[in-house]
Amino acid sequence: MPGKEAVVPPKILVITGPTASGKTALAVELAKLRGGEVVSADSMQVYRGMDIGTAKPTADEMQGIPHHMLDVVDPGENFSVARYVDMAAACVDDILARGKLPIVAGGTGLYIDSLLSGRDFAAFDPDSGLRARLEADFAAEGGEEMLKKLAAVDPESAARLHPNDAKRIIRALEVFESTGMTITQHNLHTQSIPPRYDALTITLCFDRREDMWARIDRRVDVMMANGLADEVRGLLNSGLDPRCTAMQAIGYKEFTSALTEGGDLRAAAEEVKLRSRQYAKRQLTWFARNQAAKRYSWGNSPDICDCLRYSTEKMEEFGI
RNA sequence: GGAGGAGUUCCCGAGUGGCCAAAGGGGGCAGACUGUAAAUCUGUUGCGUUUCGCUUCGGUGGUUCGAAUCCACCCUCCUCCA
Repeated sequence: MPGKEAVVPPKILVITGPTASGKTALAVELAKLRGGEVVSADSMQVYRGMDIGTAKPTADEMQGIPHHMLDVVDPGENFSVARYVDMAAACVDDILARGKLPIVAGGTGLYIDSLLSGRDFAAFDPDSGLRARLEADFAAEGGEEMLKKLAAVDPESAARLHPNDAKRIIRALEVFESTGMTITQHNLHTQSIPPRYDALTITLCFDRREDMWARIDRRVDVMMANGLADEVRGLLNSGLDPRCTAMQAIGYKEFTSALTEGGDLRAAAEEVKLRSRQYAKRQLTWFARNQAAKRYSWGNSPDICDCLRYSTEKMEEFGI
């Protein structure tokens, strides 16, 4: 075809799935097989010092495969999708430049989609105080009123949002006030950006919901045995603000309450299991939207060899 | 043995003659999601031929035009007295 050639996005591999579905192990095995490096796509494993509760891969589990995007910020820091995409894209590009296969592995759907799409985020200055002001307004005036304000400048997004959806209403107003462009216009623009990567996505899941729950329960028990409570205690003792984003992570939130309000740890662990199951369901809802993803479902007797066979077959078809 | 109290839809829990298939919360199920995303938000949750019908509020009878709500007896649990 004559004229300007479209830039072909590089091919990469993505391994995703709900929490405790075996992403880490599969990613490492495939990396060993194909000479790959792992780029984590996990919103909580980025934090240093949060290891047990985030099920961050141990040196043992990594088996010598380089892992990126783990321990890249302190828990007290402000992290976001935008920062993730910047940093992770740099890792992926570097891996590609070295002629190896980038394997993006993780369960944070927004991070993965944003990384792959090359999505552009509206400018945002966290120190401007704008968000704090909008949050205060929201608290004072309520959702209906804020939604009216939004409707005046951006009727499309106002129509889409529910009055209780404080975070999105605030963000929409924030984008408009700080850039002069509505979030609807911004989204339209970002959708026109060609994808940054051409990904083969393998989504792990389970034939039966109960099997997934059982895996989650078992994992939480292991976290307990590995000293999750002590990890949380250490974080709190280091002076970390318990309200920071990192401490909203499942496991950390519940143990913070138990530790500071004198709840019992057994009950906290049960709470963690419950919250994890609910989180896993939300992940499944997100992943279900990706029609192109190849799904591998663990059956009655999970067999990593079978999963590897499936994965390598799909990779061959895809050309990586 | 005696005196009280309680049994409600998956769970907790309101309801004390009609407006009750039964508030509210939890859980489940489903969905959304573009700089906090392991966060946040929404819908739904007895059955069915679904602007209507059927079966539910420990059990069985009864009162009433009408009962989860009133009465009788029975069963179970709790507290107190013996």
